[in-house]
Amino acid sequence: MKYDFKKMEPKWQKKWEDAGLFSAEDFSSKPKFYGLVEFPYPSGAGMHVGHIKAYSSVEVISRKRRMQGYNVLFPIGFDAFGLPTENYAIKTNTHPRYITDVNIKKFSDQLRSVGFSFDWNRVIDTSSDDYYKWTQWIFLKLFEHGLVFRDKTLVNYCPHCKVVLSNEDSQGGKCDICHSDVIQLPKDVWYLRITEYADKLLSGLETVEYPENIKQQQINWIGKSTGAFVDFTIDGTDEKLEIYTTRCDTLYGVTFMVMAPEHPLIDKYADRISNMDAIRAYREECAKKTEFERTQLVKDKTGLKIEGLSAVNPVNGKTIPIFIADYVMMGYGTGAIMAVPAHDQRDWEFAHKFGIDIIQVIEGGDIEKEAYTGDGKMINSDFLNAYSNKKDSIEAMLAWLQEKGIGRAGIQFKMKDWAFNRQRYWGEPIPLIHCPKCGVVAVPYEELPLRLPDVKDFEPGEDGKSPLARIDSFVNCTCPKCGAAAKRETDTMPQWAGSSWYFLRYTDAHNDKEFASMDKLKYWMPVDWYNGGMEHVTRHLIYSRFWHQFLYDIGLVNTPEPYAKRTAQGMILGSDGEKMSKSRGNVVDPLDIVNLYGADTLRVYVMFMGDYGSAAPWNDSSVKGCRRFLDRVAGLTDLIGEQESTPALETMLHKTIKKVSEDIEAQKFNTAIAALMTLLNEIYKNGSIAKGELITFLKLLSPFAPHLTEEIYEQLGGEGFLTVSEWPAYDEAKTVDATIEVGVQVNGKVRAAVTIPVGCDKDTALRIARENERVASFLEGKKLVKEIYVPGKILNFVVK
RNA sequence: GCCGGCGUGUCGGAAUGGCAGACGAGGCAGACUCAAAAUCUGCUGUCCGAGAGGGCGUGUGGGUUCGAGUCCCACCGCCGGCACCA
Repeated sequence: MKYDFKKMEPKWQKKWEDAGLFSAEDFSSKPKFYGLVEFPYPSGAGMHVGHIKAYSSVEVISRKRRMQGYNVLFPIGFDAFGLPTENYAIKTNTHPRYITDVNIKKFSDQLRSVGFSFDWNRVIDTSSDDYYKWTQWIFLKLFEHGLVFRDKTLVNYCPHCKVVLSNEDSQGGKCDICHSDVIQLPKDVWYLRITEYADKLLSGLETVEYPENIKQQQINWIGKSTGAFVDFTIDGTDEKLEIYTTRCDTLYGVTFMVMAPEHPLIDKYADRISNMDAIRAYREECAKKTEFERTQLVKDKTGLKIEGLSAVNPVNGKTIPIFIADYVMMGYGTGAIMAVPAHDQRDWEFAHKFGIDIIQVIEGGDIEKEAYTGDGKMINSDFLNAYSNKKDSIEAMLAWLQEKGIGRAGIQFKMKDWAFNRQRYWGEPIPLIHCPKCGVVAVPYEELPLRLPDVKDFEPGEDGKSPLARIDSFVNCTCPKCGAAAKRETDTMPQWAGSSWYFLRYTDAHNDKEFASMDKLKYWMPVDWYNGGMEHVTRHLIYSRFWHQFLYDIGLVNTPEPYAKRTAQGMILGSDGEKMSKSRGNVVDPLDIVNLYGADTLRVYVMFMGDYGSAAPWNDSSVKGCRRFLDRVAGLTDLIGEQESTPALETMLHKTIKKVSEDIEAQKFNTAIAALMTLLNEIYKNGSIAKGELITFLKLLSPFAPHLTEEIYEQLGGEGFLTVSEWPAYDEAKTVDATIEVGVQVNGKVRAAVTIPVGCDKDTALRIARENERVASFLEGKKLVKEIYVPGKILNFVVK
């Protein structure tokens, strides 16, 4: 058969869609399978080969599941709000709505041309008002339950994008969107209290099937630590100076304290402090440093003693000095620490620089040279001297502190609350109202959606306010509570809002009464298999788990976790082994491949190019190799013979069914395709194949190369669609050959291979092996010590 | 510094503790062709050997085992994440 992919690919895409093969059926009695991929951000650049790889895994699994008789939900949508579109709109002076619509159309056409089996009836666009109505609705639920709060603190701010960023959006001190340095600014910010869910986000990980590295990254990001809060006092006052420590066992080794420069107690006792001017100067110096300078460059500790203020150690009543230093962060713990220079390297360095006493309380190491952070017997520590390891000492000290009422067990998280407002136009308006009498008031649910007003000018304001602040008709409103003149919040939600619940909407995409009905959620949730990128592990994947857990707690969804199983694809690199980028000129456009070799070739190649989870460079020659494979598949129609094929081929077919079936489940797509290639080579060697066996082969290949296989199936006069035909079953008995070749080792070295009947006993196998000339020559004149026979694997003679 | 992952031909990569290098690419040789492309056939880890054959080979060094790419210990290198987190 001639392989005319340009004709057959659009033909089948249309036929499948017309026949509704990929439309998921709510409440079907078949078992359900919900496969999910991260919906694309519809950028003007169009689809990237990375999208193809990211979607292909769940695509293949979804197609296999349909053939296995499942009712499959494999949806797609568009994560359409966001800064890049807005920046492009500003640059080109076009409306982001228009650009978004154009890009969504473009993306949809491109996705269709690859033949992905998405259910196009459930497409969602996070920037359409019938979608973001529910994003706002969920936000109001969060507000109603006290998980939204406003605070003036130091926040991450991108001067280039003119926008406040969350911690997740500024990892490594760089803006997630433009990669410029993020600075710290004091600002009023709306936060979502994600830290409230820190423990649930951790414990939930134990119930889901995520790869270990994803779990570890989330655990790291959440950063739980267990320790104790201890009250020191400010000398000469009743003021408590609370600290957080993981090492309360070292309390007798405390020789000074350090507060973060911004600590509020400094201002409270400013009149007692004799060097307040110097402290103010130090604060300003710290504020000027970028996050990078503060954490990376400055290994040399800076700081300043607070003159006129000292602290009292509650365990021994000793008076100790207090310093301020920027190695202590206001945003973690209490913003103040007890310093134990003998057993903490940072404190040790600080003590050395400022000439502070060092008291060793754990035996071991050489504290002249560096802090000793190992375990050992307690010394110089009063009652604690009875203990000789960290765990016991901590326990004993904690009990003592609790009894005296000066300390208590506590936990801390590195994760910060989610800074949730953006000073930009292209996002969901935050449905809150500032009333001069009532304070912050929610927009009533029945007034949703709070529509994004149409404007001409999307430039962010120089005053740090969003463009919405310039629209009086939007800003001015009446308070829903008291009717007084009030003003709307003018910031919008971050990019991540819409994607935090989109997987719920797919279950009931057109519902205008609820974000999704409980019946449909109960039928479809949880997502059975979710594939996406590693870059979202500490962003979208955390955020969406948080929203979902919240919705579960208030009884609006039926599962505690949204995703039963998560996987991640490896990046496709340029052919030079570097990350694809326009500036390097190594970008591959998937549509070029579709036009040149066909969608099936593209699909087979991205799945065959290497281990699915690892990064691999693009290779044009290998793409051609995949095309060659499909050409040879098309050629199989010339090999159809009437007779039954050989037993050897039949065995191989059953082995291949087994291997392809298992490998797809294990995401080993490359070896699944390799097995199909091997079988194909064998069929060509054999010279003919029975029609029924060819159809089995086509079914196995169908999830990878659906167009070509469907076309051949039609030509063979197959009934219905191959795409939804039954997945082949294998007969375990037929996966084993009648005879098998096993290696024969002498002293662990392979010396020969012999053919033995399958399932033969040890004696027979050994006899056949000994009869082999080469084996015999190695055994000759040696004393046999041991004979090992592992059926189907190996024979080993141990001789002396 | 902490956490996770990975080191196998020229390249992408295969190998439930059992014949290392499947499959694909690349390379070399041949067939077809006026020629090229496409296609087809054979060879292709490395060293010694004319050959038969043999030695050595999965980052390094040890160990367990009849047998180790795979398990254990120590080390080296690379990638990713977190990071003055108290």
